[in-house]
Amino acid sequence: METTTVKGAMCPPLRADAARNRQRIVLAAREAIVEYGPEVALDEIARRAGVGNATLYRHFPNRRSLLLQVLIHVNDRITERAQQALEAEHDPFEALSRLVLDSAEERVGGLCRLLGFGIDHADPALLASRDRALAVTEELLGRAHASGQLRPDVGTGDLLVAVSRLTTSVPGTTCGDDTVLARRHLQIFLDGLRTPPRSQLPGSKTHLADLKEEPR
Amino acid sequence: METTTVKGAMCPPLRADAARNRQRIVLAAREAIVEYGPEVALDEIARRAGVGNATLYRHFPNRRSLLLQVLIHVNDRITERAQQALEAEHDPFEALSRLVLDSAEERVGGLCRLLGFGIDHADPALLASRDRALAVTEELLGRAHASGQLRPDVGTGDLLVAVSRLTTSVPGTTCGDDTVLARRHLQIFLDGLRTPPRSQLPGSKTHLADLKEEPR
Amino acid sequence: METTTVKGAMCPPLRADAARNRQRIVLAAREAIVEYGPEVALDEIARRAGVGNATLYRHFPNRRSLLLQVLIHVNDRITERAQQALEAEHDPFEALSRLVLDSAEERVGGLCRLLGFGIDHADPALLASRDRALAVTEELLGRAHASGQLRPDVGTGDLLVAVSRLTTSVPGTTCGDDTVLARRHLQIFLDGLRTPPRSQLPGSKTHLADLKEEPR
Amino acid sequence: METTTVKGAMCPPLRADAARNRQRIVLAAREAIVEYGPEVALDEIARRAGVGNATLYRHFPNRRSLLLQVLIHVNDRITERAQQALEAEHDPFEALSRLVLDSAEERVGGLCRLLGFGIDHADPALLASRDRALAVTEELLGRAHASGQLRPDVGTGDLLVAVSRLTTSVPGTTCGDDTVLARRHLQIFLDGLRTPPRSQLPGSKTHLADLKEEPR
DNA sequence: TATGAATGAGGCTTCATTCAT
DNA sequence: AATGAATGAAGCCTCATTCAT
Repeated sequence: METTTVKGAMCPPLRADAARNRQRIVLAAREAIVEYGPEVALDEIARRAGVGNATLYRHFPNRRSLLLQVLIHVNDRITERAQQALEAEHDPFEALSRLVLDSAEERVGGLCRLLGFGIDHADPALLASRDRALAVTEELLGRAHASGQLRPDVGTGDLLVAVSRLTTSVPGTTCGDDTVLARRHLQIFLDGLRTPPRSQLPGSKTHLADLKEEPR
Repeated sequence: METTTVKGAMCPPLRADAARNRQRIVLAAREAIVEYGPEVALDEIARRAGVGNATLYRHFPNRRSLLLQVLIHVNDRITERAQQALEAEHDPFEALSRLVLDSAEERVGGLCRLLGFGIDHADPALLASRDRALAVTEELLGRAHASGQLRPDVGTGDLLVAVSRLTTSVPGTTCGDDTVLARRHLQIFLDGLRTPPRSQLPGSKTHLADLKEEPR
Repeated sequence: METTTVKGAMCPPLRADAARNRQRIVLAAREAIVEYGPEVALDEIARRAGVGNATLYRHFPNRRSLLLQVLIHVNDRITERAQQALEAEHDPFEALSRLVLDSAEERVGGLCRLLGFGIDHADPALLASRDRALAVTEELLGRAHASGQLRPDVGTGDLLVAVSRLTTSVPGTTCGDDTVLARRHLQIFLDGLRTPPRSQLPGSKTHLADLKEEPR
Repeated sequence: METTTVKGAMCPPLRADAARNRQRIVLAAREAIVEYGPEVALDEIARRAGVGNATLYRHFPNRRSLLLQVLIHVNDRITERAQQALEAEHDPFEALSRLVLDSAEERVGGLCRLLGFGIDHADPALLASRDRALAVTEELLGRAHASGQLRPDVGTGDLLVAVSRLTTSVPGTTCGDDTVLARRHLQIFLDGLRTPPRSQLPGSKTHLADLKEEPR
């Protein structure tokens, strides 16, 4: 076990420089994935992080485990953003909007796409991170529902997956205009989320935990 | 005659069996891309199409040219869907909705993602196909605008890119629920497109031709 | 059996257009080999000959048999050149020189190199062609020996292999200067062949038939 | 220090085992080229060198760069031979003869043939190696000219290209007799190089630097 | 007969992962 | 712990050869 969770340091608390390396690798991975997609060469990630490739493997025994950490990292960033939104905005729908629009900055090329790379959905650290994100997201959604501004037939799954897809970066294109476009779409989507609902949705309210992966 | 008509008569009109193979390859490619993403092994596509790998290369000298044809194929399917929607639905916004929701069936994993693979944006056949799609899409949008049901600050680029992203499939997940989820998001998005606008959008009305690819 | 030998037409005497195709293929092959080396793609040869690839295979069931015919063709050209030299030049060493220098025009990239491609050395047509070349070459050598101008310790093998090597073309380089260079070398070599011998040669007089190929 | 010295210290001085592997690959390449020609499969070279194919690619990113190193290696061997000849033989023409005859051992299948494979003629390391070879070869030629034993109308280009061609191996044939034959031809060629010249040469004195490659 | 199309085997190259320093 | 090097498996693509029109 090698991670340091929110609840406390695990096993061998990791030397200072090792921890720094680990963090640099995760950040480099996130950037490289945004730029080249989730299939970017691991050597490239190592190069960007300024470490040898073997160092990357010491920290993450394979690609899956690295992607897992990137996913956790992004989850945590979203959690932060959501908390800030909760604190900063008094109006519940405004807070929700802020989270959604802020997500365009996180540009991870779609959380969803990472799911397709064999990431272990049952990983405890991922579940913990997801729970944290869910808790605050549900709080946001709950308040917005309660305020009567958010249509009642949408759940966290609806929100997060849609946001993820609408902010998918296209590898090989420069992001400049892309971010603007994403923000336009997110705003339109937010408008569709407001009450009164202008349509009836097919299916039913979706929660994030409902997503599951099939083995190939 | 050497021109490419809408139906696709090529230079030397292509032997019957060869044309059949070519079509099978494009269809297999579309499915494989939806399932595994645009980096799926070409050998895998050939296997699915039931042809030898070299046959694939005879028709498409490289991945780019195959992806290009897939893109054209999907464009054409969308054009068909849009034409059907125009003819079948009297109400302009209903017609637009139909096109958008139908797109969930096309599941190409996001047209946008294909753009990142070196596809030649200046290819005449692609431009022709895009123009056909644009023409009918603009007709749909124009009528919806004229009917006063569609917010005035959105263009074809907004619509098509968002639809493309919202219907992105996640490689490695089975599509069952995915399609339902996509339909929910598309419906919410449509609701956000209705008048009166519930917000002001950042940036400006986007048209498809505005999208461009940057060399790496 | 499909060849037409000097002794007379074999089996089905070959339709006129078929014979013409066959000839064009051999010539195209010779040129392509000079330009790209003996491993040039057979499709390229067919293209140059202006026939479909399958036509090439109808005449020559595999690469080896085509190379064999090229070899025979070149042998025959050399035989012709040698006969012309015999007839045109009264001085025996002059006749020999003429043959040798003329060989620079044949530029087959070294007959020798073709031997390395699995050509059947026992092929009757090749042997016949070689015998014809040998007969006239030996006649030339014999006269030169008899005239006292040619050192006595060289045989046809020495002559032909050396000439072949000195006229090897380098694929990918333009031949312009190359031919001049080859002529310089051939002339120097001829000078070394004159009496009186300026050295004693290692090994012994070599005849063409001594060359043999080892299976890989 | 980042310069390349005669002995070859590279940028980061290369780990001991890596340097050994690199050397083994070059040697295996030389042998394989002699045996099968310059188009021999790189996998075959790796197999002979006793390394994995990817190791070969780590050291030489493509065939061209490997061939370049082989060329440099052979150049350097020739330089060594020439220096030994200079030191060991007092008679200038004897020294020249020794170099020429020794070249039969190097059996690279003709340096010239390598030139046709896209090797970068402007590569600094190659130029340096060529300069070293030229320096000592010109010294040899110069002394022989000065001694009055070498015909005045030949230059280093004449000598080295002819030697290269006369020592071309035929892929697929075993070298035993081949070497003897090559020595016979080299000796005859040397005899043609002596004074007094027995003929006038076409063209003019050629220097190695005059050789150039044309793009296809 | 002549041809365009199809094919499998094989070469080139990359990359995730493991090994040795 | 960190690194550069090594490796085999797998993908891309070509080409000699065979097939179907």
